[in-house]
Amino acid sequence: MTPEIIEKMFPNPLPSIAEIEAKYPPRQLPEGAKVMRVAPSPTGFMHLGGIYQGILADRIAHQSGGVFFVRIEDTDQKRKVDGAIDLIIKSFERYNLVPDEGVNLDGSEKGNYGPYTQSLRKDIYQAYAKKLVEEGKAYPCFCTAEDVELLRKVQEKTNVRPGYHGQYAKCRNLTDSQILENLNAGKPWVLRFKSTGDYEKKMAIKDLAKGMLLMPENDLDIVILKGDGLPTYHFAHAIDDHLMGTTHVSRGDEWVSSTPLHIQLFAALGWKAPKYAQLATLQKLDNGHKRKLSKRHDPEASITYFWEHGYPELALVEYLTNILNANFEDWRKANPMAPITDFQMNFNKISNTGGALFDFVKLNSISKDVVARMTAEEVYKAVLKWAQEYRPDFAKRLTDNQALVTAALNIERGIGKQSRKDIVKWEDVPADLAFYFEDSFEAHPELLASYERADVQAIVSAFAQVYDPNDAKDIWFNKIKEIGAQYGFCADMKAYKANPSAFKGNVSDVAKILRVKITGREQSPDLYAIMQVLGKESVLKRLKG
RNA sequence: GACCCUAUCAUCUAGUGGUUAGGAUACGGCCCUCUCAAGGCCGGUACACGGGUUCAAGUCCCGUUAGGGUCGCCA
Repeated sequence: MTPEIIEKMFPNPLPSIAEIEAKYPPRQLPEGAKVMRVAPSPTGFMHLGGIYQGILADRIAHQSGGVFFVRIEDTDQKRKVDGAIDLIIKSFERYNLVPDEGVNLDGSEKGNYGPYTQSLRKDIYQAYAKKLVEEGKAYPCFCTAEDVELLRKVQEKTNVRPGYHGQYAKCRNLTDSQILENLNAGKPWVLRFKSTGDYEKKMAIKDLAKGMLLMPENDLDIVILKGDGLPTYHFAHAIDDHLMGTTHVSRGDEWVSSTPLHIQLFAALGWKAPKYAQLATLQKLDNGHKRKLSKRHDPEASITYFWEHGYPELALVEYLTNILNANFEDWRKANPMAPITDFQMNFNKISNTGGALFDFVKLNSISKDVVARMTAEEVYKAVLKWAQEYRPDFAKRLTDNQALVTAALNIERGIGKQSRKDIVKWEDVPADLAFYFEDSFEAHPELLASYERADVQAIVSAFAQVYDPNDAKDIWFNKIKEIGAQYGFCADMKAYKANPSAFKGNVSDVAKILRVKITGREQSPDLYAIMQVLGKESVLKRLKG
C-alpha cells in the first residue's frame, strides 16, 4: 500500500511506535511476580462475574508480589452509560479488591502505565494499526454491515463456515487504486486484520484454568479498528496488555474460541502473548437446565443485588473464593479468624471447569458463619451502613437505640462453636429485632390458645411478682420452674417424660408462655438475655399487657 | 451447521491406574436443651452410557448422549 493511501487513512498526527514503547518500559518486578487486571465495560451494570474475576486477579497478583490493575474498556460508545465507571470502582473497593493502578473515583488516575481508559488511548491503537497497514498485515474494508450480513446468509445457505475469511474476504485483495478510489469517495471503512492462519491447522494453547486446548488457527480477517476509529476488544487487548505488562490474563471462557486470534495478533505485532486463565462462567439453574447467569433475566447477576439484600461483603468473597479454589473451605476451617487475603490462591486449584451453579444455599451458609465471627459492634456498623443506603427508617432506629441494638445483637454471640447463627444477611435484621421496640412489638395471645386462660394468667402474674432483673440466670430459671410446678407444670424434664399425663405440661411450656408474652413469638434467642436487654419496665409492661 | 470445552452424591468438589470413592452445603435421625438457632454424633445419596487398553479403570483411549461456550464495526 502506498504511503499516500496510508496518509489518507490516518490523516491525524500519531505518536511514533518508539515514543509509545518508551512510555511503557517493561515492569521491574521480582522473579515470579504476576501482573493481572480486570477489564470491565462501563455499561451501568456490574456483573457478579467481575468480582469473581477480580478476586482471582487481585490475589494472584498481590500474593506473587505483582500488580493488580483495572482497565476501563469503553470502546463501545453505544453502550457507554454515565456513572458506570463509578459503579465499577466502588464495586471493587467494596470487596476490598484494591487496584494498584487504574482510574480513581474523581476521574484521576494512578499508575504509570495509563491511561487506563481505552477511549483515551485512541492514538496508541491507531499508531499500531497504521504500523500493521504499513507492514501489509491489515487492510481497509469498505463492506457495510449489510454486506457482511448478506455474506453470512449466503454462507449459511451454502453450508460454508460463516465469517470474513479466504475467498469471502472481499476487500482483502483490493488494489491500491480501488482503495484510493473508495477513500476519495469518502466511503466509510473499518480496518481488518489480514490473517495468515490456516483453519486446517491446529494450535496448542495452554490455559491455566482449562489445561491444554487444541484449537484451529484463526483465519478470520476480523475487524481491529471500527468505523469510529476505536479498536475492537481483540486489538485493544493485544496492545494494552502488552504495553501495560500484563503477564496473566484471567477472563471468562467465552473468550476461548478467540484465543487463537489473540495469539496471532500478538505475534503480528511482534510480541509474546500473555498466559491465559479462562474461567467458566457462573451458571444458574433454570427449568432444570444450567445456563449462564444472565444480566437480562437474573437479578443476582448484578452485584447491586447483594448490596440491596445486605449480604456481608466477606460472605460473597468467601463464597466466590471457594468456587475458584475449592480447597478454601478446608483452609477456612483450619484458620477461622485469618484474613481472607491470607488464603493462597492458586491457578492449579481452579476446579470450576464446567461452570459452577451459583448456589444461594451455600452462600447463605457461608454468610451465617461470617456474621457469627463478627462482634456485635461490627454487626451493628455493617447493618447501619446497609440500612442507611436501603432502609433509612431502620437506620434511624439503629442510631437512636445503639446501646440496646448492640446488646440485642450480642445475645449468644459467643466464641467459636457456641455462637448464634441466625443472621444470614443484613436484610434479616429488622425483623429479628422488631420485638425489642414498643412500636413494632406485636402481642400474639393466640399463640397461647392451647393453654387454659387461667393458667396463663396465673403464671404470668406470679412471675411478674417475683421477677427481679438482678437475678442471675439460674435463679431466674428456678423461679420459672417453681411457678410452673405450682400450677401443674412439671419442673423436672425426666419426671415429665416418665409420666407426661400426670402434668399439664412442663417447664418449657412455662417458658413458652413467658416468651410469647414478652417477645410475641414462640421462638427467640435466650429469653433471660432478652429480658436483660429489654429491662424491667418493658418486661413488666408486656407481662401485664 | 461448524469449532472448542466439560461430565464423581441434590449442589460445590477431592481424586493424576490399585481408595470401604473423601469433604462441605443441603436433607433425615438421635443427643444437648426454656423455644429457635448453634453445637455433637449417626445416616442415605454419586463415578452419564457403551465399547476398548490393562493383572487392575472414577482415573487412559474411542464412540454415544447430555450440558456449556463461541462463530458481531459487543465486550
